[in-house]
Amino acid sequence: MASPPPKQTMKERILETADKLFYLQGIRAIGVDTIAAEIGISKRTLYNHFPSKDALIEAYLQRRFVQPRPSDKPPAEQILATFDSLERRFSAKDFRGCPFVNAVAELGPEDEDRTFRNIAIAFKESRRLWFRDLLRRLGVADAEGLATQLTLLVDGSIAQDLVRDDPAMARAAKEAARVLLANAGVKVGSPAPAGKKRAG
Amino acid sequence: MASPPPKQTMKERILETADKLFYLQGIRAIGVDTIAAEIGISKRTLYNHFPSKDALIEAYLQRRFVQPRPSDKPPAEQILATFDSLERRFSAKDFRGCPFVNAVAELGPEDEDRTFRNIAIAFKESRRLWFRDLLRRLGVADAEGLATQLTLLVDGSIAQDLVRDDPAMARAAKEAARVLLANAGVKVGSPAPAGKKRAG
DNA sequence: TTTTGGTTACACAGACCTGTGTACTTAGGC
DNA sequence: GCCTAAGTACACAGGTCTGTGTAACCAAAA
Repeated sequence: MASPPPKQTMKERILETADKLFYLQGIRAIGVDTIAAEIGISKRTLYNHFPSKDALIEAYLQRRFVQPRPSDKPPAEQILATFDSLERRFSAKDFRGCPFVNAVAELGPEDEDRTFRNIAIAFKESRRLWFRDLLRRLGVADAEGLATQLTLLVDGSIAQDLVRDDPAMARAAKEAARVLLANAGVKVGSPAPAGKKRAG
Repeated sequence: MASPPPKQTMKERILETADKLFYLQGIRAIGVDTIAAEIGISKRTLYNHFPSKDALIEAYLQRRFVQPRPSDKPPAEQILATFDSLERRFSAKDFRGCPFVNAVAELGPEDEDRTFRNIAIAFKESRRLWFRDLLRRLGVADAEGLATQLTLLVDGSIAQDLVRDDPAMARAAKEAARVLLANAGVKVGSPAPAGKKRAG
């Protein structure tokens, strides 16, 4: 009643399934047979839509490259909300780190033409620029530098959560971000609940 | 003249070579044949020293698990020197990220008994405790929390450098660490040279 | 000299991988 | 009814991987 019949194209079905399996299980760990079997199509069909596994991997990474939607909230709130969003994702049981970092870790040395790595770089840079522009709107002097530092907190908490599986890493990153923002002259509310840390 | 004859045991030779190849090329990308060939021994000999590739991987990770040596320098300097050391490692062309994070990214889903991941967790925690104890000596109130935040900066800069190959990530992390330390009441010198950033 | 322990050369099993070739089926548009 | 496009079933080539089995070799110790 709500949505029109999906009419999802075959290519999109393949990509969606490849995304799930590549991300959760690892790119090298998943063969094209597995992807085809999961959808219930023949391997031949998959290869009719993607000329090689590498092409599929590239499409997978491109698909993961989504820009944050513009928001009306004040910039400082947007920045801090990033870490709340991270904490939510960390708490989901299907979180397995940053797909771009994982891809570089898995495939880096044999990605000789840097196809995958360039996508990863573009993604990291786009997030840095997103931070930077928000910081500029806040009148921060060294918006470039602070933006870089914020991305370190984001990626640091992701790496730590990947290993430790502890969503509190996102909260720790948020606290640190608050300090860095305040130090740059941004007015920012204090940590929400008055309770101690180590709630979980 | 200086060193006595190495008499390096065969097991150690295997481990050393496995370390180099696993780290630089990736664990899944390197087969036991490749390791044996690199040393110039037969695959049989390798399997006489390690019952399986998994055992070799585990020994590789254990070997990477080294504690920082105790130092006489003041705690704050030790903490900041961590990032200088990182910057040096980033600048070496054979730096390929954190071996523990990479191992979890590569092998996480099939490491069902968590052998590899537990080593990674132990390593991350040991570094966090190292930070924490230094912070306690500095009289920092929330040494636990700040130590966690510092590990985020370390791992964040490692992940960013892995992707971007930009040693400046270590300097950015150091700047952020300085702000966090100052905010916790630690007296800390200002950034060394008076120049602007973006030196490279 | 004989024994012993580590090593070598080499084949092989069994599994998995990417990618292709081919002939068959099925559904829609004309 | 007929044609086309998409998908299917299935085999297979050629490569990789882990791990084992076996017989020969070699050096040092007894």
